[in-house]
Amino acid sequence: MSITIKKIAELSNVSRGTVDRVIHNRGGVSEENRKKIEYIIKKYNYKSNRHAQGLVNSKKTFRVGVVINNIGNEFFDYVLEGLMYEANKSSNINLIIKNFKGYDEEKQIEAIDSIMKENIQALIINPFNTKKVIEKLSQIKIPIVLMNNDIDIEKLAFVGCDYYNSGQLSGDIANIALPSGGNVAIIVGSYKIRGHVERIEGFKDAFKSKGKQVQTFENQDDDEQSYLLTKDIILSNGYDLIYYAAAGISGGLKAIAETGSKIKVITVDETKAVRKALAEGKILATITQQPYKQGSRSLQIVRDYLVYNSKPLDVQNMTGNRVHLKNMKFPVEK
Amino acid sequence: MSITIKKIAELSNVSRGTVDRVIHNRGGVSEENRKKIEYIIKKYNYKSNRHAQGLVNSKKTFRVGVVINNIGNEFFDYVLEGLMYEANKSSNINLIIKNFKGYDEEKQIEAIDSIMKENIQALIINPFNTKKVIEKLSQIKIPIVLMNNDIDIEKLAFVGCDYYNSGQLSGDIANIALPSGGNVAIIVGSYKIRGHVERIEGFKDAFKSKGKQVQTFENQDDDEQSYLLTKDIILSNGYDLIYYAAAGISGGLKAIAETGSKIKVITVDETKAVRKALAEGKILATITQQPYKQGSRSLQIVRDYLVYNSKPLDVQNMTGNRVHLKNMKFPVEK
DNA sequence: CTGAAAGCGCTTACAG
DNA sequence: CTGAAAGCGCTTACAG
Repeated sequence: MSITIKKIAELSNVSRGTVDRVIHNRGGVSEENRKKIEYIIKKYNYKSNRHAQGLVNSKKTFRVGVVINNIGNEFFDYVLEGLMYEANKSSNINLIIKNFKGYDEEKQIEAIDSIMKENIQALIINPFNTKKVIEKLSQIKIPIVLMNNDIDIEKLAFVGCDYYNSGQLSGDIANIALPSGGNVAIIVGSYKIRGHVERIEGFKDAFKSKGKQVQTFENQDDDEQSYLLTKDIILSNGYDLIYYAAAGISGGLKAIAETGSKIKVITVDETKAVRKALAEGKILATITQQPYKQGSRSLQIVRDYLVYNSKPLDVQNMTGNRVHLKNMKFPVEK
Repeated sequence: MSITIKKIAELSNVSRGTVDRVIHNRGGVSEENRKKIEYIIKKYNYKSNRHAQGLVNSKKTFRVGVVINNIGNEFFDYVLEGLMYEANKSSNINLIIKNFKGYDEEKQIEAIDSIMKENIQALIINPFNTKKVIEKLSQIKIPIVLMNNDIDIEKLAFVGCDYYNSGQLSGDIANIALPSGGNVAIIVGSYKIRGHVERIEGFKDAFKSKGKQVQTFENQDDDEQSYLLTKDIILSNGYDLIYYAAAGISGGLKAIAETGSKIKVITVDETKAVRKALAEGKILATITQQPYKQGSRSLQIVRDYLVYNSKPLDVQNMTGNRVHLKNMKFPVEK
């Protein structure tokens, strides 16, 4: 049981209001009193009572902005679902959502501008890693939580996965599937995207090709390009396994189905198409990154900050990489 | 924002105390008032405010009993660790722990008898599935949470994994490792233990032997027996893979190391020995069941009941089965 | 069987 | 710059 504000007030011969002012840096406290109170707080290791704060704040209303490009993107639909599920637990948290389709930086800038007019107290965003977005977000004074993609700005937290480790796990599966090594094709969206490159590195570090080749390709996250690329790879007849380390998986699966190839496949994430292919035995395994939890955890962090006045222990909040196999049971973790 | 007790009191023309009596079935309320109040509660879908209850209860102290056979059993050490971690979050929850070694039912009965004298308000236990234990636990009036092993008694909750699915996932890995099928030896502790049999069934249902054999063996959860059994299996030269579906894994690994066999291995759970063998490439994969979370979740359920007066949505609380590979990152989920 | 009052640990106006 | 009082939604004695 920690010390209380009342007790601190008594020990420092001031009122509870003054203690409250010091604790929350509200200003308007004499230098002398501030020092005295801060001393007591430290000495007795004061921790505010979560229940008391929650009770007081239960009549307030908090507006939280969300900028997310989930339209036409199943992965981010799950992220948003987790976010909304968690928000619904608190009747006093209102979500203001600006969503759009694709990776056009102008659209994201527009969404940010528009949401900042909504009088929100915190922003949750899946940010694009461009100069303009970084500049824009750096201007913002309210706390920001970055989801899925980390960029170099000041933030309350980042919530996302370890891409390198995701790649390693794919390499582990490849080792089980190809004990004598093999030729592997890795397909990512673009070498410009950090997460994609990290997955390639992780795979290469973990996989033992035993003298054979690991080749990498780009499909621009596009199903059509992925389809054509996969056909080439299969027709070349030189590969034992394809690792799809980003989007464009259904395009690739289509090519495999059409050619009737029995090539081994490892993927990332878990869209409906992936789940179906996994169930049919067309994919060995897929490495997922808890999308649902990326959303729910982000909102938890914002709530802890707004309602309970507490920051996450670490700015980096990693979601786990999960190996999903044919018989993996759901539902997903929230 | 739900309706409050104050509001219910106004609407039913009684005091808040009387509403409280009805909500908590404390008795001593006239039939008429009870009905009126219950009607209002239902009509406005009253939900108690967690913060208010927590605040009131923050001065109370709760004693929670734990009976666990973690001595000399690394798996249950993790379970207990999760339990204690979660308990430490609440300064008003005290854990009374009775732990012992092994699976002797007399020792468990003794631990239960002794802990029931400790004036505890809830019991968390990993129960043995024997007649005597069932009888003993059936007498107990305080809420009980069963961890890891479910038995047929009235309980607040069961927290544990889906053993059948764990077996299925092992079968999935075996399919990746043995694409042309193979002869598999499954070693469990005893066919009398439900979880062991369920893992066998799950494996058999998922694995495609393609005409080859799946044989099962018992090692009585004993490393020495496991060692001898494994030697026999290896020397018989007829097997492609061993699936250790229970304890006795280090004994088995020792036999494999001594014979220098390259046989493929799948295990369950993650003791230090397993982690080491996984890192060295001697085990393909191990299927874990979130032991840490089995402990923390059990305590959460007890706390929700004692402090917040709320029961889990479902008596069955399943922890997830995780596929851990060579490069799986830690720490474990709490 | 019932109600009025005090209190849990905070924050929020308000008055000075 | 400071304090006294009220209130958040509950539960707990206590009095009748």
